[in-house]
Amino acid sequence: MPSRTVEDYLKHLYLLEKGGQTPASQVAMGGLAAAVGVTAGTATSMVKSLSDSDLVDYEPRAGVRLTRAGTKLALQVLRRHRLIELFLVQTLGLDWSEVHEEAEELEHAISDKVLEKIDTLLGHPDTDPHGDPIPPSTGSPKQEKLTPLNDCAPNTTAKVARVRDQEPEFLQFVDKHGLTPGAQFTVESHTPSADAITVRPHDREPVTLGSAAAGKIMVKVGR
Amino acid sequence: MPSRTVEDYLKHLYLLEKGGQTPASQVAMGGLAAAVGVTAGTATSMVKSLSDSDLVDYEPRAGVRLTRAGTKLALQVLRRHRLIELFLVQTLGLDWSEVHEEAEELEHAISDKVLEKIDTLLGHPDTDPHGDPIPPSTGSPKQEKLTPLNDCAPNTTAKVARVRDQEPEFLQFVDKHGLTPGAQFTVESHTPSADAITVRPHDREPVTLGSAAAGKIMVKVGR
DNA sequence: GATTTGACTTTGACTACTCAAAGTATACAC
DNA sequence: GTGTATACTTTGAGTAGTCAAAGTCAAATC
Ligand SMILES: [Mn+2]
Ligand SMILES: [Mn+2]
Ligand SMILES: [Mn+2]
Ligand SMILES: [Mn+2]
Repeated sequence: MPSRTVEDYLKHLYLLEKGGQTPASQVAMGGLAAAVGVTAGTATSMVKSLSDSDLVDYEPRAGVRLTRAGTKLALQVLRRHRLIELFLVQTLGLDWSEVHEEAEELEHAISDKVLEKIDTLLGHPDTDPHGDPIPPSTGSPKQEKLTPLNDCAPNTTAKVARVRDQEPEFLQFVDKHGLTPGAQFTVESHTPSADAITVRPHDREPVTLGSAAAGKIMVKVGR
Repeated sequence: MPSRTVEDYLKHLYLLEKGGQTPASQVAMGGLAAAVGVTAGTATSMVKSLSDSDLVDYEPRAGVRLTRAGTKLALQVLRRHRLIELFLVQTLGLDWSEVHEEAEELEHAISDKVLEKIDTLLGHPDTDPHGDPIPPSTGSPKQEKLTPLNDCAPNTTAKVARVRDQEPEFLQFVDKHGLTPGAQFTVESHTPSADAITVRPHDREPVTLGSAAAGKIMVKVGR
């Protein structure tokens, strides 16, 4: 049974591999250390031991990559994390801005049996409250092609699909302006030189976002 | 924040203090070590460090006792444990024989916020699936005076209040014969010399128990 | 009162994880 | 090409928790 620590390293490694939109061959130690919240030296020694367990491939000074076994474990942790998040929102009524932190602990404590009960209770959902895909119990999650809100032209009508940031303040802002996953909206204006995009959710007042914020909102263009 | 390990030591210490029906002044190291599942030497060194943190009073070779601060923490862990057990049975539909083990992990992972959501969802219950009292968020649980099934005379009518054993096999047996907390029954016969007691639950076939088993079932006499 | 026994404590060693600080390799600049 | 910055690795040390085995105390037995 992998420790809590190992599970977190693998999960963050997976997210970093996918995060860089390119095929993302190798992950740099620095990035991993920052993601897990340890010093670079700590990450180096942990990665060496993950490598000894064949959970990652490690080339000193080049980078780390999950093996097939490591990826499988990472996906199991991610599945637990995201199902728990949805459960906390749906069943216990927590706010979507606070469930990430809760799930960070619970993802290591829950058994397969409880997880499958939750999955059934929620009706086998395939995305979490932030629009992130919930990996199936075996295999990989399907990655939908999404557009950053950034790249939308004026008059486009689209639907929010995914919000790629766990900061409570950002999530609360998004919620307040009705841009949670599923929300439909129309782009009113887009001024790249002013770094601003204005959108009108179908049942709210228009809101203007800078590109840093707009880049975190992934949308699906269409009716 | 106390570690998972510290929480478990304190919780078991509390249960051992109350477990011995006498005022149970001091707990012996051996008993604590067995309860927590470590060697005696490990328990000794842990108890010394708990003593340094003023969570227990420790007299070498005499025994250990929780301080007020230690008792408070132990009760918080116990509250989490028992609310989680009830939640798992009530909301997720797990069997009462398997929730103890699950709660053993979850009791260390759940936040106060989630705990209070669960408490509210369940309607502020005061006993868990096994009939064990759920400590209130502050203060001590009220101890009801209960009789071991052992001590019931023939023709007594009583109600099961609490089942004091977490063994899945025993719990499944109890459930199968309809002796879960809340169940009414009548004592058909009691033969101390044969070490046996026969009871008839009001909606089941009679069942005969040895005194070891009957001693674990606590009842409330009367209709 | 001396001896045996069982419970307890101490010691030494190990695993897992962590950091600060010192050392090294690589890439980028000039 | 030499120099320097940056990222990375290594080293040394510390905390938390654990066990096996050796040592000690005290109560029970004789
Ligand atoms: Mn985590
Ligand atoms: Mn999420
Ligand atoms: Mn526990
Ligand atoms: Mn219980």
